[in-house]
Amino acid sequence: MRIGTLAEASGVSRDTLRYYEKQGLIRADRWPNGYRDYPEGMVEMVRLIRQGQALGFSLKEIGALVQGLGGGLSQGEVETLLSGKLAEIDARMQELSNLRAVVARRLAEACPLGLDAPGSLDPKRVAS
Amino acid sequence: MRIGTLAEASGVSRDTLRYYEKQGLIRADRWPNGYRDYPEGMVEMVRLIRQGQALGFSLKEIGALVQGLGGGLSQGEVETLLSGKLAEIDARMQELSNLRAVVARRLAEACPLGLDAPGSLDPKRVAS
DNA sequence: GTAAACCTTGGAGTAAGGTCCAAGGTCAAG
DNA sequence: CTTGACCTTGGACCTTACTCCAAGGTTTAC
Repeated sequence: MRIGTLAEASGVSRDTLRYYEKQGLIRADRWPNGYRDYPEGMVEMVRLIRQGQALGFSLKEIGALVQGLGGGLSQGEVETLLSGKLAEIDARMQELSNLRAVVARRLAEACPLGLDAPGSLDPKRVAS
Repeated sequence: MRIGTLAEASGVSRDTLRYYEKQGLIRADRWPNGYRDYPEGMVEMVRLIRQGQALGFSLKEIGALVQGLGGGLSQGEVETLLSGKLAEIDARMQELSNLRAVVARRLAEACPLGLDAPGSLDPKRVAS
């Protein structure tokens, strides 16, 4: 699979794919002519990267997870990284749930998130 | 409340607060000497901004919500904005839940998120 | 009254994550 | 054998969200 095909299939630009490679997030085999050759699974890989980004993880963080053992980390290090990331995800979901409550309450009141209602911004008062 | 006090109370730098003001996210009264004067509630306001950012929303998006009616939007526009944001939050929570499943599965297998296990990156195969 | 600790503005610099462009090589179709 | 659609590299440029600095005004403490 050449870079244009992967770009179309995964929805990111060629330039971005080359950028990810330079940052060490993905890698590609090469044809004798120098063209990059990606395996099928790379489409899902790239989607996972985008998903992680959309959720607030940096390329560096994603790269550390993605490279894992291949990137010179020991089994134990990878486990630590993964369970740490799991805890982060759980914390993020909790925060998102709190934020949802704040926004939902504001929507119920049909007013913005400004300072007009003192104390109303405190998640403790609205979270489940 | 002067800028230094707010900075300390909210955990962001003075420079960042002045930047948020320039971007229209927050506003401040002024003392006759030109010093900024913030109300108490601004601490929670700034925390909300940081929380939104940590969850992947841009300052521009947060600003649109935060300004709301004060920023010249109608009641209806604010409601649209808020319910749209609510849907986004829900989608984000769903994605986060999928990502959690991928990471949890990888942790159970004690291996990284690479391409070594074909098909294993597809959330459909691991999500609840 | 002067030093320290605040505050002001404007503008430059930084890091992350791309995005665009120029110059040139490759390859299939007509 | 040229045209057009691919691909390569290197480097410049862009946006977002800060961060730092210089030059200067204000306030508090001794």
